[in-house]
Amino acid sequence: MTDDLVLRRQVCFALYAASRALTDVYRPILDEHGLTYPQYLVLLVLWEHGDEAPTVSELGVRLRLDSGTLSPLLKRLEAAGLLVRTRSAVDERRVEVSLTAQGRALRERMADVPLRVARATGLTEAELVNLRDTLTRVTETIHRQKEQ
Amino acid sequence: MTDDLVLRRQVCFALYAASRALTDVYRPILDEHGLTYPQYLVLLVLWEHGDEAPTVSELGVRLRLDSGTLSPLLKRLEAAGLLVRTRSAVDERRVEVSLTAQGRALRERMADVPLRVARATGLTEAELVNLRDTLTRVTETIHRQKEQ
DNA sequence: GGCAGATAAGTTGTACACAACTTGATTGCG
DNA sequence: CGCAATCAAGTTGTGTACAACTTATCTGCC
Repeated sequence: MTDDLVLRRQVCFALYAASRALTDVYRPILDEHGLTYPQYLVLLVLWEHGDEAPTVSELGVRLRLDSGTLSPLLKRLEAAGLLVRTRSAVDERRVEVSLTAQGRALRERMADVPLRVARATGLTEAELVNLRDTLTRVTETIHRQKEQ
Repeated sequence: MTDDLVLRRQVCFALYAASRALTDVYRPILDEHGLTYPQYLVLLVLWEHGDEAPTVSELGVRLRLDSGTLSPLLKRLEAAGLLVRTRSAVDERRVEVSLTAQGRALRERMADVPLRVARATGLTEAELVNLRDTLTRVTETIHRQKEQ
């Protein structure tokens, strides 16, 4: 029974350690562009959205982050000149987030980031796909159970 | 090429999201004992060590956390009465961390935590073992490359 | 039309992470 | 021996995360 409490047996620790290790790989790469890892994730969503200008909430659903995290983070990205926050004319509670030209241009300059990071994991393409799918399944199972 | 920048394709995001989702599962369970997730990890190491009283650095190696994170965290666990920090008599730079009776007793009361959490992931035993080993491999590959 | 309840974003407070720095102790080398 | 380099822990500053709360707006229902 007590063996279950040994650190290296715990999936949770493996997940926690791997997540931080991978962030360590991103840090110097993103630092070249003055970005943190969550800031990069926000840009990924915006690049994907094209001209749609999602609201803060919509970003939150995609990234599973709340306004308490996103508000200051977006403020910093706005200060860096990468995006603009605009109150919606239709619903003044909403704030729409849109890329600036500078923010859009950054996409091309960071196109090689995923490959550089994937390489640092030391896993094959197939292993990466498998790992990603397992992780996505874990995340979705947890969130499904929480909604019940 | 640009498809690589789509959020759901990225292992990094899957890892980041899964790590936070799993922490969400721990939160209410650990909250019953007044602990946070990193605090629980520290206790796991101490329970494992028995009477050895590791130093702050040794805890850091196991958990891959530095003194900047551990110092305040350990101070909080000491304030909660779960452990004691003592300057080493042999080398006064070192601080040895040892459990109190209360800290040791907590182990029994939290023995069911891993099973409750594992269940929440919705994965089978075999899948969990496989996931853990893949993640451990990722973490180790990254750290090995960093040392070169 | 008017207001109770819901909703969106932001703020506040606590707790990690981590880089960079400080302080005090120890070690090794000339 | 003496002291420069190293090392351990702690501190400071920045940036997430997240709970709890505030403020402003909107929606539905009467």
